[in-house]
Amino acid sequence: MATKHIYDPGKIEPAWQDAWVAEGVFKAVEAEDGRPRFYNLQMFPYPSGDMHMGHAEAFGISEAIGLYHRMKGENVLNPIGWDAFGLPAENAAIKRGVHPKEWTYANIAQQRSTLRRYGCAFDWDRQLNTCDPDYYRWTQWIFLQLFDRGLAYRKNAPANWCPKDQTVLANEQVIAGRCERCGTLVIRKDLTQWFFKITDYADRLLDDMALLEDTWTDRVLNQQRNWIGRSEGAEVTFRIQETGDEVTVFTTRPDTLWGVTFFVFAPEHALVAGFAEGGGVKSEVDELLDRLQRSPVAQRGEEEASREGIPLGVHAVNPVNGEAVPCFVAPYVLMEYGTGAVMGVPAHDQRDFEFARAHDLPIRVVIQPPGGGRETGEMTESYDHEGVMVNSGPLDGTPSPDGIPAVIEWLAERGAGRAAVSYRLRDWLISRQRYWGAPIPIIHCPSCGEVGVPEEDLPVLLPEDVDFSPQGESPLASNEAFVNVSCPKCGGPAKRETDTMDTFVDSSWYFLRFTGKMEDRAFSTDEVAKWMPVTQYTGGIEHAILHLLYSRFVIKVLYDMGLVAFVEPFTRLLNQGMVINEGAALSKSKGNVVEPLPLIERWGADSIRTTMLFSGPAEDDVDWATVSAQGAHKWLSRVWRSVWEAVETSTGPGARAETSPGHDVAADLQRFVHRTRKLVTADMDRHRFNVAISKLMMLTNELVRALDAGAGDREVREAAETLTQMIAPFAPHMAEELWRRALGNETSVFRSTWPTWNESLAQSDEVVLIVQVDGKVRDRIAVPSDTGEDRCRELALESERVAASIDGRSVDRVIVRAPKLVNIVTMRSA
RNA sequence: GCCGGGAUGGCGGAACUGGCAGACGCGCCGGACUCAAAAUCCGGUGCCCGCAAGGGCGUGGGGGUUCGACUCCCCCUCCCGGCACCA
Repeated sequence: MATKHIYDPGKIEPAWQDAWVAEGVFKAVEAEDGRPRFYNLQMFPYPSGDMHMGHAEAFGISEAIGLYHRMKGENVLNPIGWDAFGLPAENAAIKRGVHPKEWTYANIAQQRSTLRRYGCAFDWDRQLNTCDPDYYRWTQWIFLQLFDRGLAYRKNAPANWCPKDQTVLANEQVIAGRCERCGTLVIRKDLTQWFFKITDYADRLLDDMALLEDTWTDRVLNQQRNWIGRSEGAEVTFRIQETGDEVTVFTTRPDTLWGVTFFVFAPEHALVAGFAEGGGVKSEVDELLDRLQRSPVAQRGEEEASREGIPLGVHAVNPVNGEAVPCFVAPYVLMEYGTGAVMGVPAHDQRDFEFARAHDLPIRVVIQPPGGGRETGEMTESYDHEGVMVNSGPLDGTPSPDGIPAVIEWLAERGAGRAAVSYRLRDWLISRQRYWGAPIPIIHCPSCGEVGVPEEDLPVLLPEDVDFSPQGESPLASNEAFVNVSCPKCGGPAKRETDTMDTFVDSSWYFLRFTGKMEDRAFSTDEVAKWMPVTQYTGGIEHAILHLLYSRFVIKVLYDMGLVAFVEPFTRLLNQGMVINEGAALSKSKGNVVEPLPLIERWGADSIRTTMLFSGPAEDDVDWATVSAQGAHKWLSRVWRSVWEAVETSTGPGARAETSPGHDVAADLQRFVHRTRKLVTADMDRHRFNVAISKLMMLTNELVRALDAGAGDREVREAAETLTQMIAPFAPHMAEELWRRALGNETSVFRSTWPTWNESLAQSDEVVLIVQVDGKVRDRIAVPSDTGEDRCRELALESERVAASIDGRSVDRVIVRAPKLVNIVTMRSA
């Protein structure tokens, strides 16, 4: 009996992992073979150590999707690679005294081995690694394509600077104004940096989200929308009375233009220095600028929150009414947004209101709230909403929403303004003063300027012999052999760019290269056309605005170049939840870290995968403290025993067991099997793996029950086969072992066809008729599933329980939804 | 403040297009096996009243639509996420 087959995942799992590779079971097929293609991608891991629980969750999900589609007869591309450049490698290298390269490759080897032990169905031949010259050569090529199109440029800009680590930090590395590594207050420092002009694509990034509306979550789309931060309004040009300079402001409320009573410049605005000098306030303004420069980013917010301001002694002339209003410089106006100058409308903007109060400036109401008048003297806050325009010359009486286009038209006719759009999104700062990244392929020539490295000279190899300890400038600058070159254009002496690229550049195109590795190109246009866009992308929500926005941008650039034929790289997106423990993120300091490898060794990869997927919806966090690997293991052991037992009891034409008259156990089992096939398939399509598993648990229970009742023969075997195939996306090793060893198939379960169902068998032949009285369930009657309306009504009214419940009241009406429900409405409730 | 998403037993979560709320599992309780434990197996388990049969209540709160609402509409509370002197 079954006891002779011991379920030992530690034995069967590694054996099948080897067999799958040897048999090439999970290799994608390049040639057309009639099967639809399915590009199943999981955000490639960063090799900062061994595989962690987050990977176990994310890969568990993408594996289930990929394996399911493979069994559905699709040609699945399921690749793996390594996002291998980046700061953690440098930090570890500095800390341990090993080279970043050595540390990175060791981690890759470890992570690969653990992922393999997890049984991942990768096409291992397509592995790529972003720190290989073979790869970053093409990252550099992508940079050059953007450079050639004016989309990569260099400018001086303020950056986050950690005074202790002597390095710039990406925005995402600044937590509450402090360096995420050492906790030092970050300051702003002006540096010349390379940027990608993502702002040119802001509208397309926004508009093309319409294509993703049904396949990406609202959460991610909302995050991207907020990040891009498009706002519509107008640009209005004011003239400085004393100097004749023209200054443009951006406003979303041109309808409030008649309410302007002052004008404010950001401290860094180009015109401020000159006005300050002329107005005799140079020292005050210099002091303010200096203070802001030196303020840590966290404290600058406080300076900005103040309502301090310095009058410049000049006046701005309002184009709509010719009024000259005083100009100020104040830290509450930011140089980074809009034009770095704003018109002050204290009656209708809270910040302007507070500034006017602090500097004793007039407040003029020009929008009347719907409720009626408002006396200036009583105002304790501004009115920032819609209303009717007043004190606004020709537009008096106009509802303010209509006033906006009217004012814009008025301004445009007089050349004093136009409709304009402003974005929160800034250009993507891609240069890093760090060692472990792809060198930016630019040569600085004294006579030719910035010259791209010719394509045939790529890659610009990252030299290995470099002192990469933090010293405030790019480590590559210290390597003279690297720096000094001759200009590719004029041949004169020139110097290489020493910054490296942000790792998000590496990951913005890797999915293209997975489709087919090319020696002489970044990617094969043919293979990309076959596989892209990615059918299903799985990854963490933390990349909602970083990686996912950058990739969308790069693809649009490649589309414009005619290299790809689609505008969105990822058709469907699934953001899996995090793995937490006792409500908190796994962290060493909290002491709640869980490691996957020991768990895999204890319970088996199949049990860990099943645990992850059964815990709840894929998008939700998994709290390891509330799930049970043992529970999953218990179920799988039950599957194991029941399938073996089914095989051993169904070899001959067994007797069909009858437990009670009219209940044929074998026939019931067959119906259950077909119903399960139908329901589980629907759950798989919806990615409701927890629900799919629960239904497979029920099938297991039915099978065990049928075996206990002595049902033999074909139905039992059919149930065992169905169970084996349908657990395959979650427990691939057990499925393979049972499919081949127990059920005796010669080829992989992953080459078998996902079970289909007979619709009439999937329907129950008997249903429970619910009988309600006034909406409350009073009886349940088993009826044949083809029972008609009249019969249902008849049965319901015959019920004794129903009669007791009606209790003599007269029946108002009877609602029948045959064969499932009858609701008897009595006069009382009507 | 603006935008997006949520709230169902002790816990994770089910419930198709408005039709049996709590599937499945965890935990817990009881039992079997065992010298004992682990493992395994069987039974019970929303809350309240009741020996029971049975009854009442119940999907964050309040209203509404409907024969019927976890599901649809309005208002509110709380939680999570994004953006935020963004002009």
